[in-house]
This record gives sequence, C-alpha cells and structure tokens, in this order.
Amino acid sequence: MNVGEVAALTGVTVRTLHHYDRIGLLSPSGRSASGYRQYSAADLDRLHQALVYRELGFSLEEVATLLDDPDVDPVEHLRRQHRLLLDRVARDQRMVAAVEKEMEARQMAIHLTPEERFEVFGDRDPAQYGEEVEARWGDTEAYAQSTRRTAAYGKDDWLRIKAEGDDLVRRMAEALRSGVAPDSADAMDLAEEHRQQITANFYDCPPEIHAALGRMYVEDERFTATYEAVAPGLAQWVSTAVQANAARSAG
Amino acid sequence: MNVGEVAALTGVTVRTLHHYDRIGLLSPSGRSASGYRQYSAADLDRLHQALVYRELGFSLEEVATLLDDPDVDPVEHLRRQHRLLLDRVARDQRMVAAVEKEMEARQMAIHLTPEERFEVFGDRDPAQYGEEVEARWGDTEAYAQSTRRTAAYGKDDWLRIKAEGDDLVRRMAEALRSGVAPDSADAMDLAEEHRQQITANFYDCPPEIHAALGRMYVEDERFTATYEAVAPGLAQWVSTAVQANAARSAG
DNA sequence: GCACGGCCTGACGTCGCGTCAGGGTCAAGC
DNA sequence: GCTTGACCCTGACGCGACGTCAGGCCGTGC
Repeated sequence: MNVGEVAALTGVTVRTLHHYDRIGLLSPSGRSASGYRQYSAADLDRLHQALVYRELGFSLEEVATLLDDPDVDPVEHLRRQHRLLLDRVARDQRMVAAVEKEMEARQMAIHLTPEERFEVFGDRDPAQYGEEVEARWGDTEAYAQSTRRTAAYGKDDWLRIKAEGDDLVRRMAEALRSGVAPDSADAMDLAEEHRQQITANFYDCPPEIHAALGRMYVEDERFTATYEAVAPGLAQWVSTAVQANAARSAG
Repeated sequence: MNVGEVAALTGVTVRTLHHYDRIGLLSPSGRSASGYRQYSAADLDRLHQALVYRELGFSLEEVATLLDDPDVDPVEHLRRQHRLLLDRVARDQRMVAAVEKEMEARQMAIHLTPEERFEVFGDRDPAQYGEEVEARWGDTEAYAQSTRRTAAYGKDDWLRIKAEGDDLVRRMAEALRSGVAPDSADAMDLAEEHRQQITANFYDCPPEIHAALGRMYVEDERFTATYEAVAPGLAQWVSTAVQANAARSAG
C-alpha cells in the first residue's frame, strides 16, 4: 500500500506519514522502484499501535521507544493500552463528577458570587436564566426555595445583599489577619452571621447544611479560589469557623 | 492573587498565564502598581472553564470564542462540558472495546500472520509468549486448542503453514483480479480451502465460526489491512466468499 | 501522447507553550 | 537602611507535531 491508501484507511494525513518516516517512528518496509513508500500489513499494525499511544498522550519519541522495545511483544502493548485507556476513562469520570459538583455548587452558593448573578442585569433576562438552570438542576429543595425568593429581588436588593456579603467577608479576612483563631467564639459569631445571611436572603440554612457548605470551601477548588482571592488562608479559616459554629449550635 | 499563587493553585505554569494574557484568553482583571498581574476570583473561574475546554481538545482560540460568547451563561458552559466529557468517555470506551476485540482477534487468527508467530523463534521463547496471552485471554476453546496444537510445531511446520497460507492468499488475489465473483463456486471453493487450512493447522473451524471470522475481515481494521495490503478490495472479497461458502455448507 | 491525479523532497508557517536572558520588586533578616 | 533571595516583568528564541505550499517526477486513462 502507498501513502494515499494508508491515509484513507487509517485517517491520518499523508504529511503525517512523511513525518513519521522522517523521525523514524514508522518507516515503510519498502519502496517502489520510483521511490513510492510501500507499507506492509506489519507497518499498518505498527501504525495502529502508534496512533493509540499518541491518542493516549505520549510524545512521538516516547511512542517510538515503546514500540521499539524488544522486550515487549504485541500483546503486551495491547494490555498496556487497555490499562491506560481505563485509567483515562476513570479520570474523565472524575472530571464529569467535578463538573456536576460545580453545577450543584452554583445553586447551593449563589450568595457567594452575587457579582455573577448581578451581571445578569446587564444584558440578560434573569427569568430565562433561572428557567435554564431549573430545567436541569432545579431538583433540590434549597435551590427551588432560593429561586422563588430571589425571583422577587430587584436591583436594590441585590446591591444590598452584595454589600452585606462583602462586608462580612471583609470582617472575616480582618479577623484572620489579626490572628483570631477560627474556632474562637468571635470566629463562630462571624460564621453564624454568615449562616443567617443565607437563611435571610436565599434558603433555610440550618447548621448541618451550613457545615456541609463549610467543607466545600476547602474541598471544592472553585470556592477555595473565591476566598483565597480575598486573603490567603481565608478559605480554610472560614471553613473551620463554620464547622465549629455548627458544632456549637448542635452541642 | 498574583501569577505564582494562581499557578500553585491551578497547576498551570506561570508561562502559561503569561501566554493566555498575551493571546487574550485570560487577561487578569487588574495590575498592581509595579505591574504584577492580579487575578480575581472571576478570573480564576474563567481559567477553570478554559482549562476544561482545553482538556477537551479545543484550540485556545476556540476556547476564547466559546468563553467570550455573550449568549452563553456559566451554567451553559458547564452543561456543554458535561456533555463533551460524557462523549469522550463513550469514545474511550469504544476504544477499550476495540483493543479487547483486537486481543481476541490475535488469538482467533494467529494463522493470518504466521510471520509474527515465526519471528518469535528468532529471539524469543514461544512458550513464554503463549503463557502471557493465555493468562489474560486463554479462555476460549478455540484458542486453547490452537495453543495445544501449535505448541508441538517446529520451524519446518511453521514454514509449511506459512507457505500454504501465502499460496492460498495469492490465488485469492488472482481470482479477485480476474474478476471472479466472490459468491461464485470458484470463490467458495477457495474459501472452503481456507477453512480446511485453519481446521488442519489450528483449531476446529466449522462453517459458522468461519463465517464469523469472515465478517471480521471487513469489520476489524486490522484484518482489513492485512488483506488490503495484498490487493485492494481483497478483504471484502474474501469476507463475502467465506460467508457465501458457509451459507452453501448450511443449505 | 498528454492530461491529471498521486507521489516525492525540501522548506517555511503555526500552535502552545518551555526556557533562558536581562532587569525591576518585595519581604525578611542583619 | 541595606542586602539577599524569591518572585515578577518583558522580550526572544526553541521545540514538537504537524499544515501548507513549491517544484518536480510517476502512472494511467482517453
């Protein structure tokens, strides 16, 4: 088979075959009298293996080393590829889970980023926005409640809520900077204030829910970033304070 | 947050942040008096989204266009990413299936590539090779039988088997070139000869099994390549002939 | 016999950064 | 207050894995 046929069969371009030849990854086992590259079935087999490894993220040099290893037979390659593919599936599934978590996060913690909610008033219809989310993710009580309440909010309400939130975050950052321990009474008071803001503005947020939210601040990168952007260490501090406060309420 | 902190938090390099700034994918929302880039929480959010899209294979320019689309809200991005990730998982699972299929193919059709089996005698121990395959894939009767029989073969046997196989393939290619229809009696005779070679040298291959093997010649890229390398169109021709012959035997 | 598609070999362009070079910045310790 | 070392800046060049011509040879159908 010549380059064009191989290209048609495998989906790679002719240029790619030239490239692989030049770098020694896949040199056709023969040439015609006029210099045309002639690929044998074994060449195609090697190409196939190479493409799988490439797809798996190896550099072409690494692929060449892998395929040229005389201690590894074809079946061993297949087994390795099998393993690597399963690894990747697992990784992707973790990413799927992360995206789902972030979608949930957006509903559980709308109050954390009022800016974004606020931007909605610029050039978008908030009702439509709510509808979209609801269609897919509006299946928790907290979110439903939050949607119902915030539906009535006007620009002034949002401004007030944002101001309240920003002020609280500022005071928390201040406490952190002055060395207030996150499990001290002062810190717990700030956490309690946080909980009441949520309950007042978004949805009923009993201490248990609040504690779960607190854990998200350190477990979910997105929340961590939100607080760390204000002050380094703040995410952990708030998380600890919120959970300490929940424990105090329970005890 | 400045570049170093963002880099530490997200895992990208400082250089990457510089790059994204320059190409306009992610320009920090502020600069310090001394020119240090200052990233806000919103910037981090955008970075996160960008990284997911990048991971999904979009070019940075495409990512920028996606994220700059004013008609798409954050949740829409998450939903799209969710969908694309699931697509990729599905694709990878198909690849896993393909690799598994090829592993099976190797055992069902050892006779197709006697060269490979043959090469084993150069610098490798065939017994060990067999063991490895068996450990993972030796769970079908055909393979077990094939292994038992071929274990006793010596170099001369392999040479004879290869010669017989090559001769048959050559005659099939000749028939194809002379315009012999794959469902003609002549073609079916060649197919029958193929079936008897397998039965004689490897494992019992009744017409039904042979028909299944025939389908693989067009369905499995690897087999297709093996025959197409001899003559274009041969894979399809052999596949049809084998299945026609199986139908004849059954009828 | 010639036209047209396919093949060849350079050689330069592109994308997504890595990797210095040369120089300003900032917090800590002396 | 001054130095030291870690961190930041802006070029600028390099690299991997090809894409994309340019200029020329090959092969075959009318």
